[in-house]
Formats: sequence, structure tokens, C-alpha cells
Amino acid sequence: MVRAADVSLRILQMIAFAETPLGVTQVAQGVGIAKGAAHKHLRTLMDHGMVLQDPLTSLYLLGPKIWLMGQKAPEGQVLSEIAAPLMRSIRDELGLAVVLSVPTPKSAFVLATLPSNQPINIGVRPGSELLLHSSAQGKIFLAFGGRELREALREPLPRATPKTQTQLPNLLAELEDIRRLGYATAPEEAMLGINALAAPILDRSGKLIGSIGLIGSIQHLAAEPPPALLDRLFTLTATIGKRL
Amino acid sequence: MVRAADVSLRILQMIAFAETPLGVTQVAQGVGIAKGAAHKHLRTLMDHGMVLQDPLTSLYLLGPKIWLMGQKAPEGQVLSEIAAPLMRSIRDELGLAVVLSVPTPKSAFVLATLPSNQPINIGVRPGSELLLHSSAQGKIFLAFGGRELREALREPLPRATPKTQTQLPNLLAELEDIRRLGYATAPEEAMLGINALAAPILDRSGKLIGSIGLIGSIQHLAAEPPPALLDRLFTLTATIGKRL
DNA sequence: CCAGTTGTTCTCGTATAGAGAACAGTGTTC
DNA sequence: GAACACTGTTCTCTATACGAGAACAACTGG
Repeated sequence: MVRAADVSLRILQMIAFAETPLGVTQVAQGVGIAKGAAHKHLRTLMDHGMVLQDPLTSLYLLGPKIWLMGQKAPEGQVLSEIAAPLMRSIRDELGLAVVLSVPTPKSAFVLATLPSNQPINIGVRPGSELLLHSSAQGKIFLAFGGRELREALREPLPRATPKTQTQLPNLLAELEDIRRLGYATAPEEAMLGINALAAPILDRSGKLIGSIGLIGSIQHLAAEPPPALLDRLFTLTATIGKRL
Repeated sequence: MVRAADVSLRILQMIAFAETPLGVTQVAQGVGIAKGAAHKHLRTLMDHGMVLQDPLTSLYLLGPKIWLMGQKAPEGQVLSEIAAPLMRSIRDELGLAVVLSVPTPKSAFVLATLPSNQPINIGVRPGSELLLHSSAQGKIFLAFGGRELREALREPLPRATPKTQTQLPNLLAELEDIRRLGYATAPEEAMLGINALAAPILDRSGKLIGSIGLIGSIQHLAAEPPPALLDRLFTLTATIGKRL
């Protein structure tokens, strides 16, 4: 781990996901270093065009180069443009929150989300990383992904709620079921009162690309999903897979 | 300048703009450090999800987080989605290369391009940075941008070709003309045999957002642009400005 | 006009980044 | 099938450069 680079990357993320442009002082205390040091990091980021400084307010905001680099990332471009309209239609139809995520070595990375349209709505923040063993999408990745993803299971499984599955043998058995049935649920495993239903997005060759998850309270999304709901989800993921 | 962060950012860009996934060795000699050190940097980038490693080939490629961050950059999202279809139509109509760029403190940053559709075609690489004083788009930014952009003129003006304007007073006079006429040209100032014509993209409040440039050989794009061509360019930039 | 903010520039001691070598895999070649 | 030529990864050690802290400059608002 390169410490200085780590700091710069944290600063970059901070600026990227901040609601408003940030000043040196906020950045400094955000990453926990001295103001002067933060300034040096910001200058480095500016030299690379990753960040630029508003000439009027002298606050720092994200530069255009980040956008350009983002265009080069395969997942986003393809998946989101294809999936976005389909996700919207299923959300409007079912009223549940819809989440698109892709696998990373240790988590399910949330690329895009649509919150549910209930008065009390449930959402997932894009950019968050769901644990592999305690989320529906994570379990999809464990079940359908390459062997390297299951490496993460060697370490003890942290408990998110009392219902989180922390026994490795039980989890492995569940993964078998998931592979067989083609979907995963996680009733109150990530958060009490909340359930999720997820299915994999596979390309034509059967390779795992990502997953679509539906999130809802246990009231709206039962632990045993009704067949009609499953069908709807499967047609969605199959359509996305075909259009890749 | 934070050296370690600089190295990591160079590596990140290298991976982002590489044609194919890269290995540790290529990265190391690309940025000029030892293999072991490069490995440490790559791990740091991976920890942040900026980069990930193909489990099969163990080559490094761009991670999904970069895409997500790119979505947050204001310029790209808005400008490119609005401008892209309009740029395409003007390219097909005129046959000239079309370039969309935004201002940075020291250059015109190229966000998106369309190469000309001639047999011998001319293009501009996205991500490149055009000098402010020796390119049509750069001169647009100097003329229409904030005062801070003109700070760059305090330093001596490098000569790109024999025709590059390197005399500050002459350049300032030209900027006056550009402001008055609403367009800039740069015949053979950036590259011999090539001319460019550019106009600013202004939002409703008149603030400079970016510029559209047309690039062609001096044969296809005369130093004195015909009125019809100017009209076409002005309607394009005006349309983009309105849709912001 | 002064107090309390900003962002920026210093200096200096210490943590750390990078060179280099050794290690561990993988595929190629003879 | 064994030696080879590559990969990516891990290690040790020292010159280096990072970050704490303080001082500075430039604004803002009471």
C-alpha cells in the first residue's frame, strides 16, 4: 500500500462524491492530514487534470479527465446504457428499488440504482460495496462467478444482522441452491426489515457480468418470491444479457 | 507535487488510455520505476476499486469506480450527450473533423472528437490538450474565458510552427477580433498544412462552457472561412448552448 | 479595524517509497 | 520432460520525500 497515493485517491473520491465543491480545509480534515499536505495532493491531482479549481471560489471540483477515463471502463458504458431503461420500467411496474451491480474481488459494487417509488422509499447509494455473503447480489456473484471470488470466503464472515449467514458450510449449500434456481434472496441478512432478490446478468458465453437486484421491505418483498416476480426479473436479466 | 501520488495517477491514466489490459512489467517501464514498486501502486489502486485485475490473465484493467466518478463530472455528461448527435450531423454534412473541448487553466482539453470522413482523414485524440495560444479552440477560450485563463500568457509563448503567433501584443489584438467576430481560426499555427475553425459554447448566462472546433487541411478549410460555414457552426454552438 | 476565516508557502524530522534481488508460478522450447 | 524465459509477487534496506506544524497572505464579516 502506497500511503501518499492512497491519500490522493481518497481525496479524489471525496471530491467526486461530494455534493458540492470542497475547499482545502474540508479535504484535509476529511482524509485526516494537515492542511498544507492536502494542498500538495490537490495540486498533484490538478496537474493531472483529475481535479480543477473554480477560479472564483477557489474550491476544488472534478475535472473533465475523469469523465473521459470513465468512458473507457467497459462495465459502465455498456451495462448502464443498456440496463437503465429496462431498470426504470421494472421499477415503475413493481415499485421496488432496483440495483445494478458488478463483481469486484471482495464485494458487489453498486453501479446504478433506482429508488422505490413508495412514499417511504428504499434506495442504495451508487458506489457502495455490498458484502458478498450477506447480500442477494453478493451471493449471486459467489454462486455464478469465478473461483477467485470465493477466495474471500476463507476469511471469517462478518455478521451484519442476527440473520446473516456466518457458517461457511451452510453458505456453500445455499450457493448450490442459488446456482440451481438462478436467483438469490437475503431476507434481513444485510439489514433488518429489508429483503432483496437478485439474479445474474450473463453474457452470451455464460460469463458473469453483473447482477440486477430488487430491494424492498419484508412487507413488499417476501422471503419466498412469487413466481410471477421471478419471471419478470429473469426476463429482465436475460434481455440485458442478449443486448451485450 | 506529491511524487508517489503522481506515479499512481500516471499509472491510472496509462491503464485508462491503453488499448489493451496491461501487466505489471509494462506499467513499471511505462512510468519508469521498478517492477516491485509498480506492483505496490497497482495494489493501492485496486484497494480503491479504480483498477482491477483480470483473474485469468492477471492483467490490470480499469475498474467500475472510475466510470461512476466520471458520471459526476459536470462537463462530460451534459456536454457530450447533447453535443454528440449534433457533432455527428455537422461532420457528415461538411466532411470536416469535429472536436469538442473544455477549458482548463493551461489548455483546451479535448473531450470528444469525430474524425473527418475523407479517404485521408484528420482526427484529434480525445484527452489531448491543445495549447491556448496556438489553436483555434484555445484562442476561443482566451477570448471568451475568465481572466484567470489569460494568466497563462504571462509566460513566453512556445512556437509550434513557423506560423504560430508568439508576440503577445499581436495575440491580444487578435483576441479582440475573435471576441468581436465570435469565431477563431488558426491556419497552420498548430500544425503545418492544417487549419481549424472554432466557436464558443456559451450557456444562457453567457458563461463559457466549451468550444466546438472544425479541423481540416488548408485545402478544405480556408484561412478565411466562408460565411455559410460560419453560419452552420454558429447554429450548432447556439443549439448546444440552449439545450444546457 | 480587527478577529476569524480562508488558501498557500515554508522548514524539518521521520516515516516510506523505490531499487534491487530473490521467489514463485506458467508457458515455451528444445 | 527438464531447462529456460518469461510473467507477477514478496522481501530488505536506505535515500528520499511526505506530512506536521507554523507562518504567511488574502478575504470576509462583524
